[in-house]
Amino acid sequence: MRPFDQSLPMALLRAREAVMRGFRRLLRAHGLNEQEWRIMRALMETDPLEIGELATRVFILKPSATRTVKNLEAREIVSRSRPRSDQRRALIALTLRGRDLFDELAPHSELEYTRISRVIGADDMDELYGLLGRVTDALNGG
Amino acid sequence: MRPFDQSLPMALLRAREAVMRGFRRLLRAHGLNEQEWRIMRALMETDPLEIGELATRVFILKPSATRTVKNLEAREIVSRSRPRSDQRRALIALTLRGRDLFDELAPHSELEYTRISRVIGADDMDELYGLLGRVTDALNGG
DNA sequence: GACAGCTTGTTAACATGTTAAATATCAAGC
DNA sequence: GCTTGATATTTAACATGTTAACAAGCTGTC
Repeated sequence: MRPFDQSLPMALLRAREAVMRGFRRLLRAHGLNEQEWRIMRALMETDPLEIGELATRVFILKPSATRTVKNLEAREIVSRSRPRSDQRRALIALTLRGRDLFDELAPHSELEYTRISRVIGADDMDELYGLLGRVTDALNGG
Repeated sequence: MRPFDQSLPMALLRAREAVMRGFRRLLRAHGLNEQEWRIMRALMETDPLEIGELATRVFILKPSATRTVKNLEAREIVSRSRPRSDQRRALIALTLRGRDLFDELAPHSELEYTRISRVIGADDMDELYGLLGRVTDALNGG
């Protein structure tokens, strides 16, 4: 049987941890975890967003999204509203405070990204993106 | 700021989920989760193994390893012993039952692996392994 | 051989992931 | 307009990850 080091899931997990280490340190310094930052980024791109759609985009299950959004709400980083047209839905948006926090963190995040690109090398970085995209699409029946 | 689809941690996470989907279905059919299977594989390679060394190899933190090993022990898939020379240590080994379960699952796992290789293509598969290894090593200060 | 400090593993407390069931609203058909 | 079924979200219960503290055994030094 294939030895451990040649297990694709393990290789992906280790690579992700290696990449995340710097980011996590950065986020924690600003009182955020990984999921909260993903949600903030998604909302920065499109805002407001239904919580279900938000969960899909940030690749978190809906119950986790509910819980994480509740935490962000308590810290007044996001706000929630129910549209009149459909009272089942929950629309999430960044507050002003949330946007400020994003603006504060974003440059640090970009810097860390640049550092990673330098360490890995631009060619491998591009190659890796391409490969991951192709592999994911292929496996998801693309 | 970089859009979501170009976030390396997200790309790695999605790729891993895509790869794992088939495996998880397979493992669950045999009553195992991902971590339990990783532990069994590691023990199949080297057996017995101290629980700390085991945790390192399968990329699980020690408290989780303690818990997972306890579960495997309860199902008599692994056994535990304390060497006389150092009573702090806990040596974990597969039981006969554990080896049987492994032998039952391994061919299915290999088959799934073959399926994935076919879907992805051998070239991309090799390329991906190489890249992930290089990236991980580079980021971990290699 | 007693003490201090190190190592190994566990426990405890809390955070997050996951699954199933519950709640609330909407929409369609009668 | 009532009922049935579908949809969106939440809650609940449990599994796993994570951090810090704890317990027990070892090791070297005096």
